[in-house]
Amino acid sequence: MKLATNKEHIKYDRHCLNLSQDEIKAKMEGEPYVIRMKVPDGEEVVFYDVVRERVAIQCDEIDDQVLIKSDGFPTYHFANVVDDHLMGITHVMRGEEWLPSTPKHVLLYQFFNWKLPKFIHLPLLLNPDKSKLSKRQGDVSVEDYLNKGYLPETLINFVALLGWHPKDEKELFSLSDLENEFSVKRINKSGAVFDVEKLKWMNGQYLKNLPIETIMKYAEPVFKSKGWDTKNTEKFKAVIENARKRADTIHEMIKPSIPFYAELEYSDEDNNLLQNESSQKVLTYFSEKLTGQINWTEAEIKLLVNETGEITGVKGKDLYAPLRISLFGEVHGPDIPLLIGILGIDETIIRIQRHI
RNA sequence: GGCCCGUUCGUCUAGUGGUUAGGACUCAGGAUUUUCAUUCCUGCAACAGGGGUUCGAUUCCCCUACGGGCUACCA
Repeated sequence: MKLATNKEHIKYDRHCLNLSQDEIKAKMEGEPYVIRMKVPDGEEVVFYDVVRERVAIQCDEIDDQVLIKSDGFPTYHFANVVDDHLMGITHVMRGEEWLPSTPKHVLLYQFFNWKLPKFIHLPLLLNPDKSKLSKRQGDVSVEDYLNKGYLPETLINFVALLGWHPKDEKELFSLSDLENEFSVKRINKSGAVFDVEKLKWMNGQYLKNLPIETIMKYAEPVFKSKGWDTKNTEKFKAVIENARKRADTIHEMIKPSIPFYAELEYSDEDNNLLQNESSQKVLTYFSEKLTGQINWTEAEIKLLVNETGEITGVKGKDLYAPLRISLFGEVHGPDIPLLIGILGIDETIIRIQRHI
């Protein structure tokens, strides 16, 4: 594998620099050629990066960079500098991997006698093993995370905090917060590992604290793709309100919402529990009482649950489990009054009576 | 190999020539909640190593180690 046994820096040998004008003309007629930048000998290129301050490199370390390729197109190094100058670019913010080639760009600005932009080299985003963030070790693009149910608000906030920190200990920043508080002065130098766990936490925070309408907007296409009908806005809103606090991503909101949009499935264990004597007493009393009144407030339902317990003599888990399983399909879930509020009285009665 | 950049809890980070080295995520324990979730409280956990400079270094300088980036007629 070790092809280059010599440890010297491998550079273009400037073979063609000594050609006569005639020779150059002749070669250009018949042979493919490139145009290179002649880097001065023995000098030092110095520039000031906003993050790293003074950066200096010996010209002897810099190869005579190709500016125009043999296909006639400019290389990035050349096009980049020309473009930026023509567009009046004042600040060049890019990843740290560009730092080593910046002297080439600085030289070009000097050759053209153009005003140097400010360079701001940002620390790299890293994989868990600290290598440069790469496709091979997971998702790297914003789209990947958007598709996984992370919110744009989260992504902006999270990435801003990778390599930058405000003066205080605030962590949740809206875009307009960032406009006010972000400063290149507080960008730090070392690369940052992209920690998905913390991303999840932050997304959960946004899920819980953004206006409900915003969450509904993001969730709607995802819920629709499950074939669920979200037209009943009031119900959809209540479902989202319930799901948002038990999820860290839009996709995680699906699971706690299933019982509100899909047919319930019961395990043998659930059916056994629902059929036992105390469960039957609870379900019967509760549904009969429920049927006898049209409008129920959550407070009234709470009272009815208590009353059911008192009348039937069933309490604790034996009281709540049959109700929750028949209505929700699981022992764990939202408060029963809230659950019934979302389901509606009619659907509640239907679901309970199926098991009596 | 060469050149460049970096190094505070596992991770993201604050910070100072003299601090109990602070916060957040994760994890553990607890409180609230009929359950789950939420929320709250408490706890675990770090200045890479060695030399200097200094009354005193995590902080300033040097070296080493380690990590990363770049080394294309890619960007």
